[in-house]
Amino acid sequence: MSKQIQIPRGTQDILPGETEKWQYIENKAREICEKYQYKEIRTPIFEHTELFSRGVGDTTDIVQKEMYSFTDRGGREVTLRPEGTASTVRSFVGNKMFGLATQPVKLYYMGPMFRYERPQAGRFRQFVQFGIEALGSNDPAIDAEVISLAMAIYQELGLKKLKLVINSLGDKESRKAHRDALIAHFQPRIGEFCSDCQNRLEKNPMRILDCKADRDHELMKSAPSIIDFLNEESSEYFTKVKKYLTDIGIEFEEDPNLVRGLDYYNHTAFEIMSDAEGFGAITTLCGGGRYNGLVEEIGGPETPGIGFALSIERLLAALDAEGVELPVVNKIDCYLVSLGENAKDYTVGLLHQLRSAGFSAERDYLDRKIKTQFKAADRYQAKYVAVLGDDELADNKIALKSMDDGGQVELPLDSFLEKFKELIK
RNA sequence: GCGGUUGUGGCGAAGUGGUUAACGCAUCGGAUUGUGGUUCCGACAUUCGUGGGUUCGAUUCCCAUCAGUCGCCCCA
Repeated sequence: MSKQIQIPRGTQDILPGETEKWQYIENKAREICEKYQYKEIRTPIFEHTELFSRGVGDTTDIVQKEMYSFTDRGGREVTLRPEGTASTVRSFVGNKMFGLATQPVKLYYMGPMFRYERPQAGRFRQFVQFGIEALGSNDPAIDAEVISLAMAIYQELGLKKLKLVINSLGDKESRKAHRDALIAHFQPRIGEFCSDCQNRLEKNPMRILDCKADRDHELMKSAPSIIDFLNEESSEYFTKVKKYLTDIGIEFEEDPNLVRGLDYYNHTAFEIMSDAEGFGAITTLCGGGRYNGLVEEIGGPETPGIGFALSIERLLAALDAEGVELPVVNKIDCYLVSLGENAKDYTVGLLHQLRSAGFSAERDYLDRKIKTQFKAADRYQAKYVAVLGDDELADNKIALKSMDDGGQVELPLDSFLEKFKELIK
C-alpha cells in the first residue's frame, strides 16, 4: 500500500450517520427562512482579498492572521472566505440589488468558511456557517426579526439552554466619543493591565472591557459604559429593539461589555450562547449585529444592514451537550434475501419494483449465506425481509417476514408488490 | 502564533529496553449445507503516527516532525 494521505488540519469529513443530522438542520433552517421570507444567495467560496481587508477590517484578527490567502496563476490576490457578510454585500452591490422591487432585501446563505486557526473544541479551519442579512431597512423591528429568526432555529431544533445577550454599539459619533473616553480612562494606569490589554488600548479599547484576566481590576468597574455615550438617536433605536423583543416574548440579557470582533458593526450587537454543561471554553453559538455603512464601504449606495452568522458545528455541539436527539432514522422497508442463482437474478427486478413504488429497499451484493443476509437486514433495521429461494420461485411464491414480531407469511410472487403495499400501509 | 496532553489491528484499549504485542467490540468462517437480534469454536497487527539518534537490541529512552485533543489569543 502506498502512503496514506491525511485530511488537512482543522478540516473534517462528515460521514453517513452524521450527514443525516446536517441535512435535518439545513432543512429546518431553510424552512424557517421561507416563513420569514429570506431568500438564499450563493456566492463564491473565494473572493479578492481586498474585499475582506476592506469589509471586515484591517485591524481585525481575521484579516491580520486568520485568512487563507494565496496568489492565483494570474497573479491575483484571493482569499477563501472567512465569513459571509462581506461577500453578500459585494454581491448586493455588484448585482444592484438596491434596485430590486422588493425591499428590504432579505438573504440567507449556508456554506463553508475558512480561517487559518489552531483547531480546538468548536473551532475549525473549514466550518459551515448559516447566516442571514437584511439590507435596506433602518427599522428596529427588523433587528428584532433577525434575532428572532436565529432563536427560532435553535428552539425548533430542541435547544433549551440558550442565552441571548444584546448591546448597542451606537452610531459612529457615539462610538467615537466612547472610544476617547475609554482611552482617557485606562491610559494613565495601562501598565497595570495584561499585555493583551496594553495592545488593545489603541487598537480597540472596547475589547479591554471583555478581558478575563483583568476582570477584577478596579478601573473595570468604573470604566465608561457605551450606554452612557449613546446619542439620543442611538439610544432610542436600542430602546425600540428591546421593546420589540419583549413584545414577541424573547428574553434577553443586556451586556454593555458585549463587543463584536469585526469592524463593521454599529448599533445593535447580539450573541446567542449555550448555557449547557460541559460545552467547553466556547459558548458562543451565534453572533450578529447591525452594520450600517458597510455597503458604502464596499462601493454601494448608503444602505443600512443587519445580519447574523451561526456555525453548524457549534450547533451540533450544543445539541450534543444538551442530549438532544434529532429525528433522523432511516429504516429499510424491505430487505430481499435470496438463495440460488435464479432467485438471486429475480431479486434485481423485484428490488427495482419496490423502489419504483416508493419503498426503501435493499438486497445482498456480496453473495452471502442466508444467515448473514438476515444479520445484514437486522443491521439495516429493515422492517420486513422477503425471502426468495429457487423453490419459491418455482412455486410462484415469496416469504415475507416481519422483523419486529418474527411472523412470516407466504405471498404469491406475481402479486407481491400489491400485497406488500397493503401490508405496510 | 503560544502552552498542556495523546498517537498500539476497522474501533476501544493493555503492555515491556530483549522478541509469541494481552483483552473487548466489530468483521469473516464453522457448529446450524434455507431464516436476524442468544450461545459455542476458529480466523484476523512481519507491527506499535513518521523520520532520526542512544543501545548488542527499542513499540518501550532521547530529539525532531506530523496529527488528534484541550486551553490562551480571538471568534462561528
